[in-house]
Order: sequence, then C-alpha cells, then structure tokens
Amino acid sequence: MTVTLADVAARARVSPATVSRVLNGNYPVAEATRERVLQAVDELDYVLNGPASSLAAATSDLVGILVNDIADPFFGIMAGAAQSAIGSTASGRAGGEKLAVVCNTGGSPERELMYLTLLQRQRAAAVVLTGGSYESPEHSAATAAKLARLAEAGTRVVLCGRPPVPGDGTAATLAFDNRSGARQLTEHLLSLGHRRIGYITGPDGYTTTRHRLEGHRAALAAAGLDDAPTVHGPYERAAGYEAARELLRRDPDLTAIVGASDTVALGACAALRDLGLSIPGDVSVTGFDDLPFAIDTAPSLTTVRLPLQEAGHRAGLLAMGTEDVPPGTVTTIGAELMVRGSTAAPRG
Amino acid sequence: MTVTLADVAARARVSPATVSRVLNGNYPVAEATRERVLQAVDELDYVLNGPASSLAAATSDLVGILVNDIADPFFGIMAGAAQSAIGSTASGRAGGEKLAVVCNTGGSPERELMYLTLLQRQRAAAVVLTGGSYESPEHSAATAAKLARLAEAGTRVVLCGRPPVPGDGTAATLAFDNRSGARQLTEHLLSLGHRRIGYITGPDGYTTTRHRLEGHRAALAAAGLDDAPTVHGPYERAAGYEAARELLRRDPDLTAIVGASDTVALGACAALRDLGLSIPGDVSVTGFDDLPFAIDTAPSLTTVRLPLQEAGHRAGLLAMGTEDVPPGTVTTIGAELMVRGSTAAPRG
DNA sequence: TTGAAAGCGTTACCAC
DNA sequence: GTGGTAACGCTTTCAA
Repeated sequence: MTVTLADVAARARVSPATVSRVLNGNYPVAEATRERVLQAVDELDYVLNGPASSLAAATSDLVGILVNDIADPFFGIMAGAAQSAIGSTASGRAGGEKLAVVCNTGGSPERELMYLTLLQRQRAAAVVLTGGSYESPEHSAATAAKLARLAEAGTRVVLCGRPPVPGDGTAATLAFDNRSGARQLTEHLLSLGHRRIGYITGPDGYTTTRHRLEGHRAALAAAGLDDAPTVHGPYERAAGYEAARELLRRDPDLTAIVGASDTVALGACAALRDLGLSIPGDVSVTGFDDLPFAIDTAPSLTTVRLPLQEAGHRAGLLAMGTEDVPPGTVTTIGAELMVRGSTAAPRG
Repeated sequence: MTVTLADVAARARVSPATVSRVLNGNYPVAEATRERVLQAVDELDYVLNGPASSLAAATSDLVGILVNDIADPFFGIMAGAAQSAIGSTASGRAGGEKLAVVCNTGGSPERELMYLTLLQRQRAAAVVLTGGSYESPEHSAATAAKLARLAEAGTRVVLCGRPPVPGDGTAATLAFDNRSGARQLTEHLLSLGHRRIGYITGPDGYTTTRHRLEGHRAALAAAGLDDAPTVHGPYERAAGYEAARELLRRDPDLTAIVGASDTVALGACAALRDLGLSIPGDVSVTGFDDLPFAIDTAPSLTTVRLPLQEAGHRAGLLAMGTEDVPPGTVTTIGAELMVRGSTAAPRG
C-alpha cells in the first residue's frame, strides 16, 4: 500500500542502500544515480518511514521543548525562538530537518517526567527544558535520573532559564540569575524613593519563586526595611489580579507593586485599573512584544524589564546543538516592576 | 547497552510476546505473569523503544498540533486546550499516552507543509491544524494532497478554526464563521451610532483576513456606508500599533477601530494610549484570559468578544478522537472590537 | 494463557 | 560507487 524505500530502489534500478545514501546525503553517490533516485522519489511521492529510520539509526530527528505554560507568551517566545533556531530551512520538501515540538507540562512535575519519558521513548535527538522547576527531593532525584538516562542514550539535554540539576554534569545550562535580577528590580524601586512595596510571588515550591523573592528581600534588607507585604499565587493573570487587590487591602498606602512574572504583573495592572487607580494604558502588555526595550515609561507607570529575549535566542542556538554558549552562562530574568504614582516619585 | 523488551522477558521468565502484551494491555494476560513482567520492567528501568514499536505497529502515539504563531496567546490557548484534552492522565509513568506536540509554522505555508511531511514521516496518530490558512491554488492543492496522504495512512486529521480544504472529505472540521462574526462586530458598532469606523486587517492571502473583512464590509454596506478606512498588516501587535496611527492620520475623526485579531487590537490599544487618547486600562489584555466573558466594559472603552474558548475546548475534544462534534460545526470567531468614547455613544 | 517466529522499513557494515 | 545483507526492537499472527 505505502511506498517503501525498496520501491524507490526498484524504480531507480539501484539498491536500497543507494537510495538510503542519496536520501541521507552522507555518502558519495554518482550524480547520475542521485538524480535517478530523486526522480523516482518524486514520481512515487515517497516519504521516509521515520520509525524505521529511527530504529535502524538508533536516533530520531525529534527535538522536544518543554514549557510550563504554553498559553503564557513568555514561554511562547522562548519556544518560538528555540524552534526557529532548530528548524533551519523553511524549504518545502522536508529533508534532514529536525522536528522541533513543544510540550506543555502545565508546571506539573509529573507531566514533566511523563514528557521526558515519552521523548526518551522516541529516542529524541534533544530535549530543552525551560523555565523554573519544582523543588522537592523526590522530583529532583527523579529528574536527575531521567536526564542522565537521556544523556547516556545520546539525547542532548539543554536547560534554559532553569537552574542546573543537582548531580548532573551532562546538560548544557543557560541559567537566569533570578536572585540578582529581582534584587535589581527592587533596588530600582528603592532608588526612586519607594518605601512601601508590595510583592506578588509565583507558585510555592518553584525555583523561580524562591530565588526572586530572596532577591527582593535582600534588597529590602539592605535598605533597612522590614519585609513588605507579600502575596503568594501561581504564575497566572487571575492570581496577579487577586493578589494586587489583597495587597492594597492590607496596605492601602503601597506605592509600588512587584510581580514575580509578566503574567502576574498583567493581572495586577488590571486590578489597579478596576480599583480606579489611574494607569494610562496596557503597559505591561507592551512589554510582551517589546522585550528588547530595557525600560518602557508611561505617564504614571514605569516598567523595567531586564533583557529576556536575548536569553531566548541564545537558548534557541543552544538547542540547535551549537555550543558557543558555555554551560553555566548567567543572564537576568525578564521580571517586571510597576511603580504607581508619577514616573519616579511615590505618592504621599 | 540499553534495556530491551527481550531483557525484560528474560528477567520475567516469559516470552517477548508476553511482555509486549502486558505493556500494551490489549491482550489477556494472567495476573501473576503480568505482575512479574511489570516488576521486571521496574527493576530494569525499561523504557519502550518508540521507533521500533511504531515500525512494527505501523502507527505512533505522536499527535501534532500546528499553530500559526506560538507566541500569540490565541494559539497558546488553543494548543493548550487540545494538548490537555489529548494527554489524559497526568500520572507519573508514561503508559499508552499520546505525545501531543505543538508545531509552530509561523504562518508560512512552506513550513506548514514541511511539518505535515515530518509528521507523516513519523506516522503520527493525528494532526490538528489550527487558525487561518493561506489561500493560493498551489498551496491549497499541495495541502489537500498531503492531507489525503495522511488520511489514507491512518492519520486522523482535524481542522480547527480553519475552513475545510477543497476536495477533502476526510478531515474533521471545526470551522469558525469569521464572516458573520466580523459582520456582527461591525453591526454592533453601527448600532451604537458609530459611522466612522477604522478597520485593521490580518495578512494578505489568509482566509481569516478575507472572511473577516468581507463581514465587516457587508455590515457597512447594509448600513449604506462607503468603505471606511482599512489598513493591512500581519497578525502582530506592532502591526496593530502602526495601523491604528495610520488610520487616525487618515481620518482623525474615527470613533471606532476594529482589529482583525486580538493581537492586532492590542497594538491598537497601545497606539491610542500613546496618542494621548484616553483608554482607562489594558482592556484588550483582560480579554485574553477572560474569554468566557462575552462583554467586558470599561468607562470609556467597550470590548465585545464572541465565544472562542468554547471552540478551543471543543477542538481539544475533537483532537482526542471523540467525534461528538460533527464535521462542519460552525462557531464564531474571537475577534475584538474597540469603541472609543463613552461606553455607547461615539464622540462628536 | 503463552511461546515461536515472521515480518515492519531503514541503516550501516562489508564486499565487490 | 554500488550492491548484498545482517541487524535494529517491537508487534502479531499462528500454534500449542
């Protein structure tokens, strides 16, 4: 029923081996035979059998990109950058391309492991893990073991925006310095004169949540301030919305709010608006597409954003298999900060 | 080196056939043997070889979800819904799950075909195409041919939010009625008293672009209005931003602007803000997460949104392989509309 | 209920 | 440069 390599070989009057060589282009083949084979491929509309190929070659052209939340533009941008860096040619006929696919873990450690197993099962060429990871002894151990298996089976592992896995020495790592990124954000607020700063965290148990909060607190401590009000919640817009209202309920005199992620900050923006606090526009969304800009200012709202897109792009390169980004490279997070009141001065 | 099914069989003192049966669970196996096998699997930390399995079974557990822009939350939500509907259990050990992966075409017809070929090569269990498609005789023909091949090779094909492929009878289709959706949007504006309405389209050549514009024009025509100013551009925030400025340059007395997609409308919002036109908050962003709400109102900005999330969810169900949504089902688009001025009345 | 064995379609090694 | 031919690891009849 379906056309096989043998069919192509027969039509081109060559051996299957030769067809394989032409298709993979790793071996010298006479130009004449080459063309004959390609013509037969076209005429028969032959498509390589991936599983068979992967079985024989003991590797596939699948590259998995794991993200915590596919509906979050942050991950969309990361995944897109990685994917476009991997799938080089956009030419019509599929040649030796990798199949870059993104897998949505939803932030669930279980699903993460499941996807890793599924990719291991597929003998994936590479796996890219992005974003923060869940911190627990069991999950860390399980992940480390899984990554080790993948590595020894020949799958390249890349960690992007995620801390190194303890006890793992094989994964290429591009970590974000969440701690100092968050610290800088809060320092910036302090330098503007703010003293009552609310903080909205990410979900409990995640590395990014902890690191960013630590950075924030370090900045406050250095300024001799007690901990400002903090509300916990997932990296979701709705959580940011509720958290902002809760913060203002607790301390109506807050002059600034820091959201631990763009999505959260977005929700906070909406809450401020609904509370009748003047915000002139959808500043935080502006940020989503304007990552190259370090600072985006509006009349009564200031957004500071540390470079993130760059990290995304470099992640893409890494995933491609280039190794010009040394393991352990550190860049900063793309967190977001909001200052209420006029551009620089807190009110009151 | 790597553990094979034969190793498991040896350890469990059964035949490979039995191990296979236990793993796939399609065949009756004595409970005792079953447990012995599972124990051996655990002890050896065995992971099924996907390619080998797919080769023998002539099908894989891969499900591809094609999206036009992975950085666009619209597609993120769609993909997420489909993916979560497909990967049923979030249990730790990977069993008979499908590997739902999303592929980013970037709106390029070539990349779309390339991904289809790649998925065909993998003998994917199903392919879900989402969003508008590029209209050209060649591409339509190529796509139709490719989908036919996929179908006859046993791959389920689902079109979600994309018009049926001419000459194709195999794909399950969940089309959005972009024409009447857009018409309703503009009719709504007209009913509010607007007469000068700007329109920002999507990219040339796409079904969604054409259908939505047609609907918009039909509404205008029915109201006896000449075509209002229209600006073309891709489905990107930056394009919406520029387009809105351009529209207001051409006709400073516009009282409303319709964006052909959420992303575009977002950019328009930002432009209005930057022009000093009062918009009280990031309304369009509110929309992204608040899809269930049909109407979201703010003091001087009204957003109308036709149901979209529902479509997303049903798409997810479809992709799972259930067939309770008949092919050809029609729902409406998730377009967005912005009214400048007070809630209902156009200014001037 | 279980085992034996014949493929599945490529790749890659070894001759020619 | 090209052809023959063992793997590759699993699924699935067919028997027992």
